[in-house]
Amino acid sequence: MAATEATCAAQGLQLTTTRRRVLEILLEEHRPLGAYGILERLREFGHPSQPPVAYRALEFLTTHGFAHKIASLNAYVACANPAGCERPAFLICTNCERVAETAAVASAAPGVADAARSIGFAIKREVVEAQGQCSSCVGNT
Amino acid sequence: MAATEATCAAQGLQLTTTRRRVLEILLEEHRPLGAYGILERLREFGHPSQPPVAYRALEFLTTHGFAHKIASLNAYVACANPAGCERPAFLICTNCERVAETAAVASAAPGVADAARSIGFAIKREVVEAQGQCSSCVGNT
DNA sequence: TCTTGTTATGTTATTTTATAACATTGCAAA
DNA sequence: TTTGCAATGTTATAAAATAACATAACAAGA
Repeated sequence: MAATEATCAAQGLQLTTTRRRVLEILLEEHRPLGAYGILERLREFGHPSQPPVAYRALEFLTTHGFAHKIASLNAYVACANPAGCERPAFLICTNCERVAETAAVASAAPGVADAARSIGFAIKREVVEAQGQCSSCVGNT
Repeated sequence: MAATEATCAAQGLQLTTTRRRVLEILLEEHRPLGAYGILERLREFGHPSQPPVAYRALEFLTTHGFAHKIASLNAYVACANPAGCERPAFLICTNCERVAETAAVASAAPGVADAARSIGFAIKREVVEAQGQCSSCVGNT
């Protein structure tokens, strides 16, 4: 949160009440939250809670790297490293639904980078979402 | 298509009319198609076209690896290599929306595998979707 | 001061994606 | 031949996302 505030101050970004509240909600949860889950939480705090409210805040947060969308879950998580987030990748536990964020070292998985080069495809961004079981859940299911 | 038929025969899977038709539709398209786009095509051919019809066929096709879901697009493509598809990864052109399928060599992107090991996370499946520009579109946008 | 441009918000309605639930059919094995 | 199972047909609804338009808040320039 402090890192996010610092970045916003440094870059002249407006961390408004709703945006801050949504980020706080994501930080409090330890698992990805859907936009409508976020809306529910906003409602509890008396915030306006029509869908665009959440989606706008999420767009701001994800655009600037303070939060990420998990495409395979249609859900959102706070960034684990807002100060220096690059090439985020996710480890999604299919049992407890918790998500760990890590950083991919290379710009593309081996094989994928080669394939891209060979057909002249220019990679801009890569979605890497591993699904499996976290240490607490291995063997449970 | 032939490969899919062979696999179904070998494994006792029922490639029924609707399932076959949906796969044909995906094969004809050269880009990912949403479930409702598929439904529209089915309708043109006089097939029943309620949402569950498409979703059931897609579930069958994706479960057995004859088609894939592109999570970051909420859309579906036919598998490019139904005979021996492993660790599919996708190169998605954000300009023309075409998708190339390739195979990731390792089970995880470098860094991700290490991170998983270090926290005891057991990776089962990995979603790798690179976004960028294909050779025809590089420089166009 | 005004007024203009910009950014953020509030709100209604709608679109797009996906699934729940339940009745029915067709077929093969007991 | 009836029992079980897999697939289908259909209605309804849930869940996720966006379009569209009105309003507010505020800073920069005339």
